[in-house]
Amino acid sequence: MYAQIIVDVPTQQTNHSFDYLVPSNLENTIQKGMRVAVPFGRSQRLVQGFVVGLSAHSKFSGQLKAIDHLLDLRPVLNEELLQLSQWMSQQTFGFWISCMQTMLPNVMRAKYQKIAVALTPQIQNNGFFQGQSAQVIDNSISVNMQKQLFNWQKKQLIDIKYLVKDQAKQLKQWFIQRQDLDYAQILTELKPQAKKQRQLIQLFIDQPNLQQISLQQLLQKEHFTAATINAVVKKGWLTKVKQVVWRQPTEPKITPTHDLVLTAQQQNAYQKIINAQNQVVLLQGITGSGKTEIYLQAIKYFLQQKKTALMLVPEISLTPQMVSQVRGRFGHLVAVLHSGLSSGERYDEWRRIETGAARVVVGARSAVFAPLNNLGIIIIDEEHEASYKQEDNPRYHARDIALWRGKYHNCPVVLGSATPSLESRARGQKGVYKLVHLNQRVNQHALPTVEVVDLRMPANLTQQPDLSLPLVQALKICLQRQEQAILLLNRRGFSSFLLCRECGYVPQCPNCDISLTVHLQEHCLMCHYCGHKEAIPTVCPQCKSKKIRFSGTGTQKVEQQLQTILPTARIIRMDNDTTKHKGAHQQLLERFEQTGDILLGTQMIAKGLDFPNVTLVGVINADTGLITNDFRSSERTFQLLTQVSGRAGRAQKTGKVYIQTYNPQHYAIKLAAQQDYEKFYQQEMQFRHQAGYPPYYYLIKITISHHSQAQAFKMAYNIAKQVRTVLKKDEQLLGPTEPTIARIKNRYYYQIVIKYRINPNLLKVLHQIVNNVQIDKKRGFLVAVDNEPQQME
DNA sequence: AGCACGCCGACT
DNA sequence: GTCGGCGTGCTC
Repeated sequence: MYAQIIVDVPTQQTNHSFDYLVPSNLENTIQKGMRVAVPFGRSQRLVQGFVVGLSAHSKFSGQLKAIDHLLDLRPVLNEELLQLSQWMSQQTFGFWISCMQTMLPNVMRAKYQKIAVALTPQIQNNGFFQGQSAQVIDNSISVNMQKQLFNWQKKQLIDIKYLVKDQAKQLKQWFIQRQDLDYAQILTELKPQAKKQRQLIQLFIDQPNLQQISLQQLLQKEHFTAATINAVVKKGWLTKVKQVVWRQPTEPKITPTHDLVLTAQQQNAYQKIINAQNQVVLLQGITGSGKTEIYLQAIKYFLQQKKTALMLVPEISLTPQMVSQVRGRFGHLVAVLHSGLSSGERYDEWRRIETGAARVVVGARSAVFAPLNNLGIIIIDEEHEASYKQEDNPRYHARDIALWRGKYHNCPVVLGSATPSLESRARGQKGVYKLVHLNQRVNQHALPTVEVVDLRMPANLTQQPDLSLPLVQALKICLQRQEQAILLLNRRGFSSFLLCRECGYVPQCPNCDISLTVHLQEHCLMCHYCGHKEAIPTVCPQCKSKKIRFSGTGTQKVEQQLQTILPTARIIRMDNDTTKHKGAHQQLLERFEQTGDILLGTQMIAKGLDFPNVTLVGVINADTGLITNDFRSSERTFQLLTQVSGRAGRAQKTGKVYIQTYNPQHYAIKLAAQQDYEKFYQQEMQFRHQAGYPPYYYLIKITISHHSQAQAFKMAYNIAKQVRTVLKKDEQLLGPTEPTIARIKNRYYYQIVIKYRINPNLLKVLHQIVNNVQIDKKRGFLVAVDNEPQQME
């Protein structure tokens, strides 16, 4: 018997299966999808691998090696996920092994250990072994020692062993179990002075359904001592067993919640979803239209059909409130996968899903790989969110993965959003997806009124550079009424840097083509890309002027301005600085809800927050996102503004929104203010059509870099030439061009953008290019292919 | 990724 | 002559 194995060596040359002999004692246990340890390479080093096939023959003509041992008792990747991983590797131009590993909890990634075993007593007494028969060889060992070990190995004084360590550890705890005995009878047998033992037996009599109880609970909550318990166990009345327990990451304080009554519109959407069969449903619903309730009831429907459900939400929306809402409906059937879990917790949740204990999975991007069987429905909330695309390898889009899985399971996929991505909406228009609208708010409240404030008009200005008069007046009224406000500072493509007012000099990073940003807390200038730090100069290094000052806008600066103009306001600032600590995000929100007046923050406050007392929303700088040269910048701005506007007036009180901008005439801003998605969609589609962007064309971005600018350009030029040979008439290749930041960590970057329709030849050539990259890598080139890039800069 | 092989310069 | 530097190529 032979096995086809994908080994854990993520390179282009090893991106295919290798044949191995299956030892006869493993023939009955080995299965596709299991992890194994196999010898790989000239030395005896062991690496982790995945079994992707089993066969009676091997086409390999060389000397075959045998599998060393299995790492799993059962497959960790089922047939579906194996197929998906292969498709994903094609789709993302990533290594198959990397795709398989991103599907699994991190702990399943093998750790490798090299161990030196002393073969003679003399060696063992050497300083390195310190009397031990074996020592771990790791990176801390000096070069000289490495040479020494090499020599010893040659002289056969030591042996080098390779270990593949599985990090996946299950948490086990002791339990005390009931026996099939007559405990009332036992009680009479017990000596009267054995008071504690009596109590323990009584516990099992009082609770006839109690099969077992954890040792920990007996000791801590019931206040028994180990001696008592051991005595009873010794008599054989109870048994002590060690069992696997799931680490419960958030203790399941489940408060049951009940289905809400659906409005006619919600009911209609619900019916369309549960009858969708294998279709994709685009649920386009304004904020407050009750999408979540529809999701929950749809999930309930499919659970009743003995199926499972997967719901993806952006990481930022995965708040305790949202989780408890889902847990309230489905209790312990829910598994939650979010970034806050430790790797052990994540593994336990994964196991609960895999064993079928959890049948509803809620999670961010990577939860799309949850090993659910018999999927009944997949939901992607806020489907337009860019965070569904992973920005490093493998560069997958969770939406694409979900669509693939939906097809595999023949189940509906629901894409939900108030502002669908143009790609999805266009498919809805064409009937590829079933388009369902929700244009009424559940509570019938009016949408907030939106006012665009033109920052170019002198009449609108105040003493504070970032706060306009209309906004300040509205804030004052809001505070007077003891209502709350949310202020958004759009940080896309924006940062605070140092500027010399005399000569215009801006300090630059010596390694990257980018301005250094000011970090007030650390009191230094820093580069966001390479981490370079330097002191803040007091005189301009170029013209020696002392007029070198901050420029740009940061949350801290706006906070100061607010404090000056509204001295009594209690301001909660939320940005990367103040939310660094774990749980800080949640704490700040709670503080705002209880005692805050103004919540000032970056993008992170735009989503999902629902505070009934917020009646005012202000956008400090609506247009920073429009300055970038990304073709999606209008779409992103429109989505952000619409989203943040939705934060105002969620309850009884009507909301008001102020958008400060230098481009009041820009359609993304104008239409966001009018809350007119349809018009925006029409206009943006026109632009995409003219410029040849998605959804009219597919996009691929190739990034090439090298320490030498000339080399980088040459390689980019060659790749462009290769690609051009297979492009059809209406397809385009842009570049090679320098990206916005042409140099990062002293590497020069060039990028090529390809606009194509359906072109198998192109994909073939791209795979070829990727195949050759390995050779170029040795000469210092880095080439990355990004299918459907989300970031164009 | 690791590791061996191989082909060059600077040493016992 | 040999040790060891790194460039090149292979791994079932």
